[in-house]
Amino acid sequence: MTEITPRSEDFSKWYLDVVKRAELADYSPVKGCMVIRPYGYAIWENIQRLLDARFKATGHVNAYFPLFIPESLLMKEKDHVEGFAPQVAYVTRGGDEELEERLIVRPTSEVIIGTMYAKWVKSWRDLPVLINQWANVVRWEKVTRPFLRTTEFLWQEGHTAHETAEEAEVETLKILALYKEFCENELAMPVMDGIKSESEKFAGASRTYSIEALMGDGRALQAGTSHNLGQNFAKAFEIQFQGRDKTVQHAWTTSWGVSTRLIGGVIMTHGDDSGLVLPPNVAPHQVVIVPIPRGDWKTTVLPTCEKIKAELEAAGIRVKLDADEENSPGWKFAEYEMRGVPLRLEIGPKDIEKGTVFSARRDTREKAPLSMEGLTTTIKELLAAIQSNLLARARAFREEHTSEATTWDEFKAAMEGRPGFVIASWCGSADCEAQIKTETQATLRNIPMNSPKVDSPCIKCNGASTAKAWFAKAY
RNA sequence: CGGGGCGUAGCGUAGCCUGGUAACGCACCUGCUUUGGGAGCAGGGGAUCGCUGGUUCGAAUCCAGUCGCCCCGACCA
Repeated sequence: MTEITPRSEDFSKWYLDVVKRAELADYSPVKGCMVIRPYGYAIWENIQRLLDARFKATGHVNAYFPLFIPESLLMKEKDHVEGFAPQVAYVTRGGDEELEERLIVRPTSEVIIGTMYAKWVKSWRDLPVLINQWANVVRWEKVTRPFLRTTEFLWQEGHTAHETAEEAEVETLKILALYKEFCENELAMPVMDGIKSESEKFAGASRTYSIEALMGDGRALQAGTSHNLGQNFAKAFEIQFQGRDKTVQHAWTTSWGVSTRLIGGVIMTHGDDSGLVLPPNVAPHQVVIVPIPRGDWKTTVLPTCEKIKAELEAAGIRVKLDADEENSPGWKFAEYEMRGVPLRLEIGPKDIEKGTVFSARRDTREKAPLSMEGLTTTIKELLAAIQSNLLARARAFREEHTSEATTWDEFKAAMEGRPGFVIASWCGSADCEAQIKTETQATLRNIPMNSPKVDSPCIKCNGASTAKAWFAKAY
């Protein structure tokens, strides 16, 4: 009945089954474009709310820039064009008129935002500009998967402009740290923060930092990026200001984003053979109440259910009361487990007599009666316990699936199958990086922020190493 | 863009090899009995078999073309 392929049998199929059965998303008639269904969108709304509060708390404001961008703007930054042109969708007609200049549908907004910043920034007093936008973008992908890679996707993109290189770097790292904290505390998804190699950095950036998560099948997922764009875009778009020293200077800009891909990350970090397992902080319903319909339950049981629901909601807890008579309690148990609801409360005549409710945790599947006395407090504690247990579990999984290799043979052996992260010394050359990819399918995910001192030669060429990098097969 | 697979009721499939006018499970509708781990019985509605053309007395089935989707690779949040 569940129709969910076991994770161990075929992880990819399991993932697609969960997305579909839990009604997170569905395929649309447009190739590569998915419909985010209400249950999936509710997760996104929680992600938005929690992230947006963090952006505001760090001084950012929201704005909205247009979907369409004149093609000529894309052409202004050389590396940026090369990186994005192959994935761009074009608009050539409006109604029955052929357009004089083609428009691109934004794959990202650096160029349109850079153009506007050039108008707005005149003086050092105009800086910094700290703007974020919540938007959709389009990238013509050859291969798509729900949430992980779709032709159109939702994200936030922050774009900032600063007076100095130092300030831009501080901003870039501040956001990286913000993302990491968000992923770990809200999504219970541990991430490794670090810097990308030259070949993996954002098209047009001076430096790209990323957070990398490890999925349940041992593959890495880039969960967010923060780019220090240096003066590259400021020069291409003439974002100039007169400085404190009266000279005219180019601004220093950054951009950073996370997308609906995070939902895919949550699914693949916590899910199990029964379906989704959602961290309470982003779960659309943190608690589901299932009344047990016995005898005259509508007068004996239901009022208590409604009272508890009201009390929990008053305490800020998201509650679903499923008093639908069509489905049996057993059906509901299975259904809400499949949908990943963190905590289930069963309330029947026996519970009413005893002054208890029967609880079942999704993460550990532990079941226990809870006293109605102080129930709201108990449930708050339980949700917090589930949230931290999920993070601890995911951390333990990552540690079990992270190894260090000191020789090429060791590295290759470690990359067999679906291993997780492999830490190895690297000389910094793009050649070695490319060879590693060709021979093992593993890519350099990033070089962690607190990377230890290098004491061993490059895993590939045995030359002098510059850093210890984290490698993995990635999504 | 290479390799593979699939289009039959809302969903998942069988039937196709060996042509004879579409079947099963789930879902849905009605009624009754049920309900503490995906309820049971009875009755019922719903598909011109992706599309186009061809072969044939006759095509879901054979042939050709075409469109679309999924999976695995190379490229990417």
